[in-house]
Amino acid sequence: MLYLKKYFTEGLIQFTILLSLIGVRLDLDTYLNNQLPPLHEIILGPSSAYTQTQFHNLRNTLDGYGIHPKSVDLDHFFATRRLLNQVRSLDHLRVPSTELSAWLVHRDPETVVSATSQSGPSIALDNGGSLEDVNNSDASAMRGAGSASETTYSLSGEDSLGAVAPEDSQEQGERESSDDLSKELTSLGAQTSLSMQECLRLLEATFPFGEEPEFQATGPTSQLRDSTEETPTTSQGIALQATLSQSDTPLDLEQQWQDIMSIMELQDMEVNTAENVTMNDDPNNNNASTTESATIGSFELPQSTLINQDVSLHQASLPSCSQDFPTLFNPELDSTVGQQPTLVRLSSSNSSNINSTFGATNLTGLFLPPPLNSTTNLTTTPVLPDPFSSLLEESMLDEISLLDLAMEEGFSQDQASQLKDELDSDSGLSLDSSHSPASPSNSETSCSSAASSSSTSATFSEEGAVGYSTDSEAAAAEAEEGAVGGYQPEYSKLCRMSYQDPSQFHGIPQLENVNHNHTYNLPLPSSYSERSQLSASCSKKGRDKQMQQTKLQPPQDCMDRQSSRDERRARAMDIPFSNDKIINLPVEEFNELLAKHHLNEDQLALIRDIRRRGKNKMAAQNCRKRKLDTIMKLEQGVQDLQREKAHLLKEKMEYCKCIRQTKQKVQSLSQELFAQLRDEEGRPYSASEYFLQYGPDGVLLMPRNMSTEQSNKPEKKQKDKKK
DNA sequence: CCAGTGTGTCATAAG
DNA sequence: GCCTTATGACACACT
Repeated sequence: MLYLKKYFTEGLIQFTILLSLIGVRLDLDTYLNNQLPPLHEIILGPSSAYTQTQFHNLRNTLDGYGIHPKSVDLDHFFATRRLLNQVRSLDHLRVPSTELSAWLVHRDPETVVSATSQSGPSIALDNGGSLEDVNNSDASAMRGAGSASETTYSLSGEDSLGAVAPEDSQEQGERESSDDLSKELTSLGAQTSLSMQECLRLLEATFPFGEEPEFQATGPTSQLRDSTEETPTTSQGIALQATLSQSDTPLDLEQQWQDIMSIMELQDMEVNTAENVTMNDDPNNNNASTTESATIGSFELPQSTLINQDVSLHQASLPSCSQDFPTLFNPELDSTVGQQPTLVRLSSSNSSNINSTFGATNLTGLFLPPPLNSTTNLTTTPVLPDPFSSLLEESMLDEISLLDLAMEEGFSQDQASQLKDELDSDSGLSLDSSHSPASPSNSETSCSSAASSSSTSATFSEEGAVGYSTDSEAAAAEAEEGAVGGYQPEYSKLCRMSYQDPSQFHGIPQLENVNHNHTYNLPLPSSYSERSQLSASCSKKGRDKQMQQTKLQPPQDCMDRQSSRDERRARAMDIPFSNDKIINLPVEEFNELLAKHHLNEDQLALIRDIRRRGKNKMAAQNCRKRKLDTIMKLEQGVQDLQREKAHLLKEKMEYCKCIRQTKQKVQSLSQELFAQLRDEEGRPYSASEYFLQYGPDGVLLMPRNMSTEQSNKPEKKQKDKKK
């Protein structure tokens, strides 16, 4: 991390100097003399710009601590972890855990206001206000940058994005982060009223030439650096240096831009896992730096800038992009970074495209290059075909798909319903199953109501009272003792009574006072479902109907049929107590009960079987209820994870938007930088003839007619201002 | 008649 | 070793 942070630090220092120099070149005396913001904010910002994920919280709750190996929760745990992993794998999102706080540390609304109100190349990323303000500020910034461009850089499409969840605190935090960044950049640009010489001295003091350890790049980078070191006074370089002292600074600034861009892309890298690295399989993508440079090169100038009316930096940088662009980062970083330009590729040359893409529900257009509908592209594309087009487009697909997914799951207005649909389709489970009328969960609430009836004697109590306390059992047993011989007349009523109706439980003092055993939410009484089934069967077979028609009490055979087999057996064996007692009495009391009565072996065996089966029946009901509960919990977990996934995708979109805005500012500054370059005769360089190349030794003004191979050679026009 | 569901029961393992 | 609980498997009734 120190290694990475060093890159951040160095790059950001360069960024600071870069912006300062731009302020000098543009003579932005009107800039606010804001105090230089602490660099650690910039350093921490990109690396901490992502909202802290809540996965760790999920882990805390799901890591299985305290789950008994036999517990059904263990299944829940594993299933939930699996689902969580699946959800994680659905996206490449890897959200570092500390980013957001750093972004939220400093916010200076005044600075933001000033940044947006100031003209000039202030990198006003403020979107804390209305998005229209953002657009206005963007446009004003562009125009104020000395560019007469009519390109508005309209981001009106962000309205839709911003409107996704305007009340979202997270988004607010991100906006604040943008405010901070805006402030930082504005301050950086504003605090520089230094002269060019001062800036150069500052640069030299900060980065003694050839002493930048972060530039220990391999391959073309080192070659280029070495070559430039060895030939600082090549003919071209001398000529330009002698005449263009001011242009040197911007050239170097562009190299700083490159650093910044790399940092930003590294920020993207944090969002995306290395899985996307495999997308850099394009043959043109020799190394990550090529793609990285392609990002820079993808900046398209506004149609009417001060210097470049026809040529865009996009094409200008192409010759060096494919192979020769040195990288400031190590290959492994670059390999990941290289994919990022697709995510944040700017397309400012056509505001309508941006508008359309943002306004549309399809976000893919956001990162797709605009069609060749701008004159800049039309005039130069044939000359300088973009070698990264295919690469970018290919690598874009992944992000596009992700973004589409984000739109579907994170931004859709029907998100809730959609998530529900997905849940239903994915889980393959139905919550309805748990609401079955016959499910124990429902019956549990009325398990005792079966033993009571509004039309039934209050003293009646049939077996199936589960979990009754010993106190209530006494009364219940008393009633049951009599019920064994006398409950038959009431039985049909009991059978017809809906055991799901808890209201029937009220008003029965004996049953209201019973203490229920709520283990597993109080299973259905043992004979309850049987009774219900038997009642249904009896009714279904027309017996109830017959009884109602005949106004007769239920016949004995129906009653017997309603009774469970064990009940019938108990009656057949003349068992002197109820099955309820047999089943639910504690073992001591049960043994006492058996001791009180002189029972033969058959009776004792039957009683023990009744007890065993009765307990097992309740256990089975509990077990099934737990299964249902587990399924419900899993479904809820899936819903939660889907919500979290949508939230994370939305977060990702927000950060992409922020990065895109920042890159847009970078683009404008690059344009300004190029516009400020003057040759020995004081004329601006034509973008059709020159382009800016970023290298470890600074920004180089390269002639376009130079081949890619030549760009690596030390003979290239060295516009690097001496550090 | 068949499939799905709910329930009871048995066997078994584990506490 | 007994009792209780949990659970898979099976059968049966019912829709």
